[in-house]
Amino acid sequence: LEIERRGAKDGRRALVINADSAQVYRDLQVLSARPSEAEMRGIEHRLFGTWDGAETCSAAQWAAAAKREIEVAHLAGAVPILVGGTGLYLRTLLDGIAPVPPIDPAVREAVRALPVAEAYAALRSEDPERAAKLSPTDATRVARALEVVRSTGQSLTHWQAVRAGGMAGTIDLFTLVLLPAREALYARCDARFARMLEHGAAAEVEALQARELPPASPVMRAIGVTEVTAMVRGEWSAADALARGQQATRNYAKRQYTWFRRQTPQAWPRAHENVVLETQFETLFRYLGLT
RNA sequence: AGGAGUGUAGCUCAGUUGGUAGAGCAUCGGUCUCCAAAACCGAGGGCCGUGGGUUCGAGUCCCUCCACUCCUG
Repeated sequence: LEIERRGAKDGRRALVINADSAQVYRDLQVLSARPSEAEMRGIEHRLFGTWDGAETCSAAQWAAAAKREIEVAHLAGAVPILVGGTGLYLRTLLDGIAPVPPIDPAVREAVRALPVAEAYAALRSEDPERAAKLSPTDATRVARALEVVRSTGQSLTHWQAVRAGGMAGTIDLFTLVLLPAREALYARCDARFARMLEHGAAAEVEALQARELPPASPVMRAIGVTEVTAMVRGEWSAADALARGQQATRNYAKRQYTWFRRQTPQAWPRAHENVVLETQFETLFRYLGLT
């Protein structure tokens, strides 16, 4: 809020770029807690609701789009502020990722149709080195390794020798990792999901279900889709849907917390208390000429 | 009041013919190279409602009491 008012005075503009893998989808307004027009307060927001739910936004796709937005912002003399909770997306943007060529859709479909056990068995014969590094039950990574070796003829390990596309070296980066007290974090998770149910989650999910998208697609896996769908269909009571949606939100927050605490560079400052936030941002924005 | 049943981990429950307790979920910790709001790994945690009895030994058998549930009145 302060950004807008004071930014105008100083002639520097800030804009917000989404770095959250669920908020990129148009279909998920309520369920991804995407900021409303009112909340944006006239500040430009990018990559929110940009992808259609029928599409799949990958980390590399997002990073490429974010990179463009950042470059455009810089040309306009604006300061981009990346906000969001998908660590892999941010890492890909900054450090790049293995330059694996696009996977043959037919190969991808075939691999993902396999039960984990079978996919792992196949991987053990087609890329034993990779298989040895993975848990036989890790469906996501086993499928990824298998589709890569089948589609490109090279092991994922081969491609991962290089990381391409990172822009960390080309920008001045100011970071802040939020690690709020657990109890307060969970209380916010609970309030967040309750708010979704009160603000149109049911209607949004019904519209989403009407599209009959593949159950495994990212939008269909968003937290709350399962819970609200069951509620709308009368399979779960509203109270059950609420409790389970809140639980799923808390579980996710825990994973996210661990990711940011452990996977980000130690040099990135951490904000452990909410109280510090305003001060941290204020200092940063002032430094950037935004306040 | 009478009858039946249940009381085991934070929650829901398993516990074989008596041999000092397990699972799922939760919690906590961790992994993370293109669907990551995904996928996966690990750990801690229980005077088995109470008191007594039988027994070498009781979550498991017997009795007392307490709590809760259902049925009958």
